[in-house]
Amino acid sequence: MERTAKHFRKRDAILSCLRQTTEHPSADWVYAKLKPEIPDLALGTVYRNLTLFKDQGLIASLGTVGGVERFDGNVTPHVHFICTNCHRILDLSQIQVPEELNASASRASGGEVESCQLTFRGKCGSCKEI
Amino acid sequence: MERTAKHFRKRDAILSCLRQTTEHPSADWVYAKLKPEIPDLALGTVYRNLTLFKDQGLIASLGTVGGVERFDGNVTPHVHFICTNCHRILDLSQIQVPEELNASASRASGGEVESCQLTFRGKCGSCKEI
DNA sequence: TATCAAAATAAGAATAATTCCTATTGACAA
DNA sequence: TTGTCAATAGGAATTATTCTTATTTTGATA
Repeated sequence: MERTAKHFRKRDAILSCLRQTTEHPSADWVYAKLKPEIPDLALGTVYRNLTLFKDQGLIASLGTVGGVERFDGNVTPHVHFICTNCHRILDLSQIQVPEELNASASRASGGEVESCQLTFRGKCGSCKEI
Repeated sequence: MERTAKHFRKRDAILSCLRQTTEHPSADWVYAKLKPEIPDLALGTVYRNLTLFKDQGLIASLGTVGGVERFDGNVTPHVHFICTNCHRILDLSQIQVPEELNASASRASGGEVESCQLTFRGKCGSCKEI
């Protein structure tokens, strides 16, 4: 079947939403964001499509933060900072994970490394002052 | 109040359980493990104490894997490998995260880095053959 | 045009992990 | 013994997520 704007309107909206923000959103955040412009959007649709995109490698999961799964529309490998207080997630694009670590990890684990995630946690700029 | 063996029997058992295994268990795993020797142990007690230990820094959370939170009784910083297939978690104690990254992360984030987590994902030795 | 099949979806039920609430128990001190 | 306070059991409640079913949308075809 041909991809038609209207037919895939919701699916595309969900993907665009993720790609346009730097918020590292949850399913619920995406739902709340899109609901005003797409009033008949269902939360289940957001979940279903996020899972779909994840399986296709179009988006990445950052794991759950404060009990809620967070996603990233930016699939190029990069480092994150997660605020343990307000749960904000920042990209630390300046920091690189040394490339050779992947090979060491494969060797050390006896398995096959497919991805690598470096995450710092602490209080963000706003929260550390409180 | 003084720590009494019997009074804190369950609490201590939960902590020991975590410290004695390299399984990086879930709350449910700990519960199932201890239930035979402590028949009147409740799952809620396991959750409550794990949260308590986590807040005290006695154990660490590795985040959720396959929808379930996993814990680590070894709080010395080390690297993990998580099998995306069987959800096994391995320690890669050989690999070190360069110490100076913490400072860079503080600088880059504008916040206060408290911990750092490096995780590799892929198929473990057993699962990659299937 | 009328009909068809397949993909996408809505709505809400179901599930599963986790937290919360209340009554009970164990330990110690007065 | 009694008071009280921490620790706990048990189960209810909550919450995020997944599943099910019926409906809608679409393009294709008769």
